[in-house]
Parts: sequence; structure tokens; C-alpha cells
Amino acid sequence: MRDPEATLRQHALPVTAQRLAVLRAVSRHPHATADDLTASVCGELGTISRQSVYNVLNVLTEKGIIRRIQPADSPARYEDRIGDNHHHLVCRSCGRTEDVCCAVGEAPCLKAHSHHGFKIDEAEVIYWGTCPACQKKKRS
Amino acid sequence: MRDPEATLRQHALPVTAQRLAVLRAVSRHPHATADDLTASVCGELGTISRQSVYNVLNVLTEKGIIRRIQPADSPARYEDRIGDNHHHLVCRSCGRTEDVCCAVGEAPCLKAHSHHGFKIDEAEVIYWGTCPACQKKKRS
DNA sequence: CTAACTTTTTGACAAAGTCCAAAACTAGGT
DNA sequence: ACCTAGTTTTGGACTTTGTCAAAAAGTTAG
Repeated sequence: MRDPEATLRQHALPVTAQRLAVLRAVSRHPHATADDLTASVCGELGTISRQSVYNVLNVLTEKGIIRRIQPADSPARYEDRIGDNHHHLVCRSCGRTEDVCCAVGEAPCLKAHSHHGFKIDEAEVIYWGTCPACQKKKRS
Repeated sequence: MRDPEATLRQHALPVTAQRLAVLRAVSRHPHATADDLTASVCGELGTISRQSVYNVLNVLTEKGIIRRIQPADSPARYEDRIGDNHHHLVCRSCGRTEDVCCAVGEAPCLKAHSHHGFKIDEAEVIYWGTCPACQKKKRS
């Protein structure tokens, strides 16, 4: 995220302290939840309402400025890095989330021929596993 | 699902009317939600508690008798068809869910080399799109 | 600087599940 | 068939994540 303020203006969004702070927080904490981001923003602004966090996240997501990912058994997470078709690797036990470049070149999985008459617009891949820390914890 | 009762016994689970009914309901309605299943079971047994539906679905899922899928913006859905690594195609507007055989042969996407030290055990793929009915609705 | 329009805030509400304790049921041994 | 021990089922309260709505505050164009 180069310049949060410019980004907002480019999308015809009024610039507010809350939006700038949320945008910076998403940038600083990839894959953070709304709750994580609220905490981070509070550190910067002192306070922000829960609703505002959701408002901002929703509008930024609609405009395509950030991306929302919603793995099973986890609240929604947000990220900055968009437009490069990467996927995610999620720890089943602690929820730690990492980016994974599309494994087999360019969007190989996307090539689902139109099934059942659906118009497919995205292939989402989530790799499930156990992160190093949780592997260690389980062994002990 | 050949014989629900035998299936339960094979997994050392006491056979109860609720379990049989839920198991049959999952079989009859692939990709149904807990709510859908509750309605279906009520048609068969007259009544069942919400908690029991969750209890049964959880135990069956743990035993690997059924599979739970949790697409974004949808309550959990359950299915009968397990062990064949198939994926799902979900309609963004109505939630309709269809099975999709793994597009490129055998688990091609699963070949994410161990990233970040994670021990990967599953690759989940969800294709997002618009089902025929919703395409028609949108055009009108 | 003002006016029009958005955002932010606050508080109530909703959906999907889980937690807990009491009542009912299942399965195994007599 | 009947007990008994151990599970399940039930009902109700509670939690989490998020949305709705109306009033107050802020932003931007003129």
C-alpha cells in the first residue's frame, strides 16, 4: 500500500482518520481479523467504534482495495495484497495464515470447465495443515 | 450411504433414532445446512432438538462418516460423499452448491510443497460463480 | 463558510453455534 | 427380561461475529 490517502481519493472515497488507520492496519497486519484490526487502530487513534471498522472494511472490500478471506472456523481476515491470484495456507489449530503462490503456475485450478451451467468467476484454494508451533505443541 | 445403522455400529456409536434420521437426511439432501437437516428430520421423527442435530453432525464429522464444508457467507453444509477428493462450486447469490471432480486429474492442487514449515493435510478448492437461475434473475 | 451528503457512533438485533445440567435412552451383563 | 453404567438428548442460557437504524459529527464542493 503506497499511499493510503491517494488510494482513497482514487476510489472517490472521502478521506477520514478511521479509513486511513484501518487501511494502514491491514497493511501492517496481513490476515488480521476485524478484532485484531480494531485493537491496532485503537493504538493509533485512541478509539474507533466496532461498526466503523466493519463499515470501512466493507467499503474497502467492495472497491477491491483489500481482500476478505473467510476460512472455516475463523472470523473473516483481510489483506492488502490483491490481484495476484495467490492462495492461503491455514493452521487448523491456531489459525495462523500464510500466503501461497499459485502452486502450478498461472491459475491452474481456475480451469474448471463451466459445470452445471454456472458462470465461474473465481477459484479459491485453501491449504489446511498444522503450523510449526502447533506441531511442536502437539508432540509435547 | 448403504446402511446407516451398520455405519453407526462400525464406528462404535450407539444407534439412536436421531442419528439414523440425521444420517439419512444428509444422504437425501447433499450440501444441506443444519437448519435444512433439522426440518427434514422433523418430517421423519416429528421433532428433534437443535442441540441434537449439532451433536450428531459433529460426531459424524469427527468419525469421518460425513464431511462438513463451510463456504464464506453460508452456514456449514454437510455431505455424504467422502474420500474422493472432490471440490465444490458455489453460487454467490443463492448458495446453491454442486460437486466438482478434481479438475486436473488427481489432487493436482494438493501439491503445495511444504511452505513455512506447515504440515499440509488437505487442499480445499471452492469455485465461486453464479448459477443458471441467478444469472437469469439478474438479467431481468 | 455554508450546505449537502457521507461517515461515525451507539445500541439494539440476528444468525449460527456452543456450554451446561437434568432427563431419557442404549447396550451389556445377569 | 431387568438393572446398571455410561451416553445421548433436551432446553435454556450464552458467545461470537456481524448487521440495522437513527442521531451526531465530519468531509468536500461551491
